[in-house]
Amino acid sequence: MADADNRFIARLKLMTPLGIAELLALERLLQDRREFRAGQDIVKAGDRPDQLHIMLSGWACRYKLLGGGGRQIVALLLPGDPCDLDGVLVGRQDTSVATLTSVIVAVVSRDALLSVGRAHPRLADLLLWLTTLDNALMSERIASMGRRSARERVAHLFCELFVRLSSVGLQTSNAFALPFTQEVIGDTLGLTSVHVNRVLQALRKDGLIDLREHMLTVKDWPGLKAVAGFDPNYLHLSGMRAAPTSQEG
Amino acid sequence: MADADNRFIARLKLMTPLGIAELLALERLLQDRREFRAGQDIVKAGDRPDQLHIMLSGWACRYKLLGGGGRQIVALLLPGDPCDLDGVLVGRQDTSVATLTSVIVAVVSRDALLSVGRAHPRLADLLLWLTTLDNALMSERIASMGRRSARERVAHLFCELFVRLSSVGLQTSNAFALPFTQEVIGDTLGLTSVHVNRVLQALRKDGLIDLREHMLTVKDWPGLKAVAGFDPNYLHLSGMRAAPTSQEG
DNA sequence: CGAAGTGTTGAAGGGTTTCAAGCATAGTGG
DNA sequence: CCACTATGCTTGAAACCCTTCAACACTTCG
Repeated sequence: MADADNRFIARLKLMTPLGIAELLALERLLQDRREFRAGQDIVKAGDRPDQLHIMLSGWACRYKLLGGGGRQIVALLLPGDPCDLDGVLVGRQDTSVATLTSVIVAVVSRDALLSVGRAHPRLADLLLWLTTLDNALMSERIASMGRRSARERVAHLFCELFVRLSSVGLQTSNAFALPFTQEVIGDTLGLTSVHVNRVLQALRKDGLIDLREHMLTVKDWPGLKAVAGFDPNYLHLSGMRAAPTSQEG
Repeated sequence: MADADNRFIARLKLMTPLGIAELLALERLLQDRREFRAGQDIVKAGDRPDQLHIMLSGWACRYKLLGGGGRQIVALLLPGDPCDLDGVLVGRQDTSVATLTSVIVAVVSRDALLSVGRAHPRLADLLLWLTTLDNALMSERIASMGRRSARERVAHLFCELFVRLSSVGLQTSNAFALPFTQEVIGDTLGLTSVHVNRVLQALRKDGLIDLREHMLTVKDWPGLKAVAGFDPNYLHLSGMRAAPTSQEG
């Protein structure tokens, strides 16, 4: 059970070099695992959580339910992402987390998390860093929803997912699986599933992507980036306080 | 001169009890101050900041500029709010910060910030907590922009500002100053200033608010909350959950 | 087989934007 | 004191993006 199969540890190592002691502490921390089927709630809004869940495989989303019955997805969660860090830190969960596929998570008690942070300051730094990264993703999402058209939003989401999947090593070719419905895309971007459908058709017709049976193929990466106005800087993939690396795709 | 005039320290004290040593360290940390006039940039996107700015008085906003020339305000900053915590922690600023009024900030070097965090774990916890709170605000903003109408968004923003101002002791009556233009409201909520204007008139006509010369009066608080679907839980004003590992005495 | 979920398409309607103009206020300089 | 300018608020009309409602095809699954 090295960290080869652990996207979370792999991701942290990308951010900052970790020593043996830190890696051992991490592996011990992540021992407990739990599996969920698709369409289940891992955490519910209003909970007072004392456990952190960390995605190891599968897809999930953090969401809010509004009074009118609408759902807004606040974040899409990939392997390596903490599900409910905010709720654990602040003591009260104000978003729910639902699985989109079958999912394996590591379950970490709040106390264990904090005491590991005390023992290994660099791991505590990473905790703060993960929260900050979440922040950056949400800032960009706000920018999308406020000032980008539906076409631009969808393109931007695909660009982001493509890069994020690549960054955790789940992406090699120009095609990847989007194992969820068009309604999920709509709930993520503040659109209806009907309009998402039309936008997807337009992007297909323009030769930018192909999306069939939950398989997304990026046929024209520069074109897609241009439509989206995508600049990957906000993903902060270059690591903690590292030099800027302009990735070209 | 102690922390009576310092909204940042006052706010932290609301969240968790602080000892004498911690308060002294905080005051020493916040000694350096700087003043900006209205309409200036405190930080610019792309900077590699080594200083944290903390709002002590006035209004500011964090924003992004999009390719098409549009501006999206990601957060409105009040006294007590850190301006650029994300950028300082992650090493690269991906939002700009602009003043909306004349502003006084405390300027804290990154190194001083981190070393104080090492010396006083509870202050480090508060840093993480502030980041998490920012996160919560942005989640709710995403929900607003994705699933609420313009009328609901404006009402929700006013509810949020009202409660936030109250929480830092800047709000006592049912009226408060909104020292910025309707375009700022639009850039915050993803609307045009023209439409914001029309929405404001409707809210006025319905007897919910009165807004004249940058002075907002809430005339029907229950009504405004109802329109907004406002639930203040996400602001986490009840304080920080006791952190077992950072209890001292 | 029937039911449920998802993708697709069409038509109509509405919320918001865009464009344009007019008005008020404050500041500036002659 | 009066143009003159700049900024922000207000209003109207037209256009547009997106939603809503509805229907149908297709697949999966009990």
